[in-house]
This record gives sequence, structure tokens and C-alpha cells, in this order.
Amino acid sequence: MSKTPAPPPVTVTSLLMEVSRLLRARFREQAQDWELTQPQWLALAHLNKTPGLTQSELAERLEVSKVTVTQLVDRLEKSGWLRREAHESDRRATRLQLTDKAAPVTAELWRVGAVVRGQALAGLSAGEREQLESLLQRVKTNLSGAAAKE
Amino acid sequence: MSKTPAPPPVTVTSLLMEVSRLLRARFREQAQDWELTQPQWLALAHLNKTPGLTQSELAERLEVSKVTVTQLVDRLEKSGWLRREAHESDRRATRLQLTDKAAPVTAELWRVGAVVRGQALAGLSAGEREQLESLLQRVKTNLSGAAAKE
DNA sequence: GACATATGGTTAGCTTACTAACCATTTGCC
DNA sequence: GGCAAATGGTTAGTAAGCTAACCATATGTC
Repeated sequence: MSKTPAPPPVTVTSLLMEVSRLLRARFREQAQDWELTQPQWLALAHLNKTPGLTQSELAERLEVSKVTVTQLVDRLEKSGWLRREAHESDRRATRLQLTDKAAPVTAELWRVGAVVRGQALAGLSAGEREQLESLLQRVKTNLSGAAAKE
Repeated sequence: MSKTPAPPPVTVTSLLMEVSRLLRARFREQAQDWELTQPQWLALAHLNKTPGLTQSELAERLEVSKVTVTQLVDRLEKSGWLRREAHESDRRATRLQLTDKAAPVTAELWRVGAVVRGQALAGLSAGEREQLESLLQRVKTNLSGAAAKE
């Protein structure tokens, strides 16, 4: 009575962040043979699909800041997954190219992604999966727009 | 044809991690007056509800590793939100106590949490919110259990 | 053409999260 | 009682994300 209903600290938001942490952990387990993390894998996948992206373009696709991409690319370059190449018309920009080392792996990695996704979504019907995705998409839209407001 | 349907890099998993990032960002915006982040706020909330938790107990409630709690508590202690006190019967353990500085704020912070949650869930009916929470809960259970199994 | 502004990237410094390795106690078993 | 194993915390090192501040080059306007 004195404490106002004391809302349980487990809210949708913290639940969501927990799930995000767990996803990262599971991915690490699955992908450890290649020594790649989920964000790294995602970057390679984008570059596999669209070679020659600039860092800005990659940042936009990954929906992270350009600083994050700089560091991500640093690590991927150091490990030999990709190269930074000069942009032919804009001397500020760098184009990203996968190395030969990366080519054979990207396909395999989709399988890893599928495994983790399979673990996560086990027991959910096709309808429920769609529903989850669509709800998350709406939440994402809400949060993306909310930045400017007031 | 040559590229196998090329699944779009936007999967439920990456969508989920994006939303998690956005939540963190929105929370930072809302809570910046107190210079507290979402995990810090969550820790204070737990301690407000259950004073005297040990770090291990807090780690369990937050569902993060004890290392993470060590660092989190380091920062919270340095900023004067809480104290580490000796455990009365276990000399290894430390009990966490909120300081006077923290007391008045914890209540306010629930409001902040509610604001962010409100932004995130805007436009979702009560039923949809429940559905989202229940789906996430199932995903979380899947991922928690998946660790052991091969 | 010159200067203000916008854009591409980097550096520095922060928080959160992790694993691995390590002390110091406590507990359990013989 | 004594020793092995479990538990509570910390330290070191890494990845991912951010903001703020900063170069260098492009672009746009006068």
C-alpha cells in the first residue's frame, strides 16, 4: 500500500533488451568458428550483396552511426575480411571490398543466421513470427520518429 | 538466379537488435537530466524495491554477468547513487544500499521508463502489447535454454 | 572565384556487455 | 579438522554502440 503498486522491473523494454543480448550470445556461439560477431557478419552480408559500398552507405544500411562503422571496418580490415579502396570520384570517401577470404564464407553465414533465428523462433507458428516482426517494425518506426518530437 | 534468393539482411533478429539500440537512445534522451542510463536506472529500481541486494543477486535479477554488475556498481558508487556495504555473515559478499541522493529519484524514473515505453508502444492496442510481450517472452525462453544443447 | 555549409571519415573518450583468469572466502565431504 | 569444490568479486582485455570534436574534400551561393 505504501509503495504504490511497485511495477515489476520487467517491462517490455527491458525484456526486449535482454532478448537482444541473448541473440548476440547465441550468435557468438554459432559463429565462433569464423571468429565473427553478429554485426560483423551483417556487414559482410551487405557487402556481399552490394560490393563497393562506402562507409556512409554501410552505416545507413546497418542503421548505426558512422563512428561505429569506422571501428567495425577497422576490425574487419585488420582480420583480412575486406579492404578499404579509394573512391574514384570523391577523395573523401572509401569503398569497401570483400577479400577472397570473405567470399566463400558469406554464404555459409546465412546458414548460421538461420540457425540462431531457428533457435529464437522455435515453437512459433508462421503467423506468430509474422506478427512479431510486424509488431517490432511498428515499435521501430515509433522510436525512429520519436527523436525529433519535443 | 545465380545468387540464391538473396534473403534481405533485415531479419527478425537484426530488427530486434535495432529496436534495442533505439530504446537505449530514447532512454538516454529522457533520462539525461539525471545522468543515468537505462541499465543504471534498472539497477536503482531493483535496489529501491529490494534494498541490500548483493551484487550476485542483482546480476541474477538484471540477467547479466557478475562482471557487468561490478562495473555498473563501480560507476553508480562513484557517482554517489549507492554504497557497497559489508555483508554481515559472508565476508566475500557486498550488500548494495541506495544513498539519500537516490531515494527521491527512483520514483521519478518510473515515469521516464513509462514515457519511453509509451513512445515505443504508441499505436499498439492492449492486446497487441500483450502479444508482443508474450512472444518476446517465448523467444527469450528459447534462447535461454538453447545454450546447453549442442 | 571565394567563402559558407554540408558530407565522409577519423580520433578520443564514455557505457554496456562479454570471456578468461584470478583471489578470497564458504561449503561440503571424508 | 582438512582439503576440494563452489561462490562472490575483481582485473584485464575485447567488441559494439554512442557523442563531441576534428580534418579534408565537395557543393552551393553570391
